[in-house]
Amino acid sequence: MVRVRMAPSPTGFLHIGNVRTALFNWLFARHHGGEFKLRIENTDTSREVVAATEQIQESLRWLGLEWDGDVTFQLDRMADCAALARQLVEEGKAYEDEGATRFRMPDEGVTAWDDAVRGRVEFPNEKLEDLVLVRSDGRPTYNFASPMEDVWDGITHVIRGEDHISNTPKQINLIRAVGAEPPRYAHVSHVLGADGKSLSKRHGSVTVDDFRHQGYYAPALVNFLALLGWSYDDKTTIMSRDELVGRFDLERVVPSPATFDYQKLDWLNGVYLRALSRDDYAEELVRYLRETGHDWDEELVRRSVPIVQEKIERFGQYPDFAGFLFRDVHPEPVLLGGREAVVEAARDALAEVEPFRAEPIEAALRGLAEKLELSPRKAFEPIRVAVTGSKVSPGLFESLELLGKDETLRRLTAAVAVA
RNA sequence: GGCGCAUUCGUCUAGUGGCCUAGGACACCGCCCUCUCACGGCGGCGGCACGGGUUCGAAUCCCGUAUGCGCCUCCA
Repeated sequence: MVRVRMAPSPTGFLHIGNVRTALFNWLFARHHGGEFKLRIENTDTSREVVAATEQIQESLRWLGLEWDGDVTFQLDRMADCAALARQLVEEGKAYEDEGATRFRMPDEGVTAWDDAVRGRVEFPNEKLEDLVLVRSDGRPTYNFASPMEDVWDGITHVIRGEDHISNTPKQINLIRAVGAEPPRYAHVSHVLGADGKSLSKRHGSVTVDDFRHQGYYAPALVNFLALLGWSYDDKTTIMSRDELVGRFDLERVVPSPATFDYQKLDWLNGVYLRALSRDDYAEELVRYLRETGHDWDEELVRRSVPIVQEKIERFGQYPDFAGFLFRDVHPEPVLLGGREAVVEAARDALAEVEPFRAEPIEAALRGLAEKLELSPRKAFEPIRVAVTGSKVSPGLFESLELLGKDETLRRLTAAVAVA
């Protein structure tokens, strides 16, 4: 039975690179019908740790990466680690050194393993320094606690970041010293930012929370992340969660680092959003707006779905794109391009439209353009600006219908007055 | 500095010795569609880091160089 774990340190919010590692673990576990455990590598119990721990779980939940069983904490195994350290000292495998306990690494030969992503990796043992197991204050170190917990938890595959490669030979020797069999290791590469540096808090939007607030859709983010360092074949990009689970395997994970490409994520997110049913889209959009503090008329938000779904690729773009439906606009006079006369004529023409629906509105405005001997493009621009405040907006006729006759006429009048 | 890992279009990748005059996707450019934007359609630009081997034949195997990254903490 396959059992893997995600073992983040609760020093901050869940970082997108670690999320990708978590996803690989989760996919691997689900693919093999195994278990995915969540273990917090805490060494203290400060308030920040509690908050980060909560945040990590919330992020995983949002992404749909459910873990199996209870969350475990490294701190809870302090006593076990201490006891094991004493035993290793008694067996002569470790020794006291300035109050700390150190493990004797072998001096000759090599320590090697067959990495599921990189193939055989080996380190000359003479380069391995004796590892501190327990600090002089009694707390176990990460390099002691983590591999021991892997043993105690029956972890079969350790899928983690490549920054742990150098730790691996030490952990393998430790695991063998306690008479256990090392798990299979898979070291996945890092995720880099657009500048080629490892993604971190200093590089903009990198926590799961940030993606959520920018209006990304979790299934799209999962699909995108899965493709960072893994591929199914030479042409498949869009894959559902189930397809990902069915197809994922470590053999196809590449060892080289991947740069996070926001443009591709945006495109993929757009693909997902466009594929949603009207109702599902509305649900997600309403929830997003509520979460980000936009207290807008839900009914109107829902009615706007047909005119925005094809147009934006992130929910985060909605406030800018469709906000004119919910708040007054103040068009820059310069944007009207000196076509106040058109705006005024449009107001008069629209005043006659009844019912105030997209079709008759379109007929009226196209008729107006023809009468003024203007191309639709030229004629509609100042109207669009006057009503939406921008040269870019959802379809004009549908927008006017949603806005309503009174408000439309009011805005057209106001624009003429300002200009 | 030592040890380790990595290196195919700008980006993500396919490729495991002949199928490769290197395929796909995003981005970019052009055209079409069109009320703006977007979607969609069509076309285009663009890459095996470098140098040696091995082989009838190398993006694919070996060695070296360069570059990037990681670790070298009583951090995780």
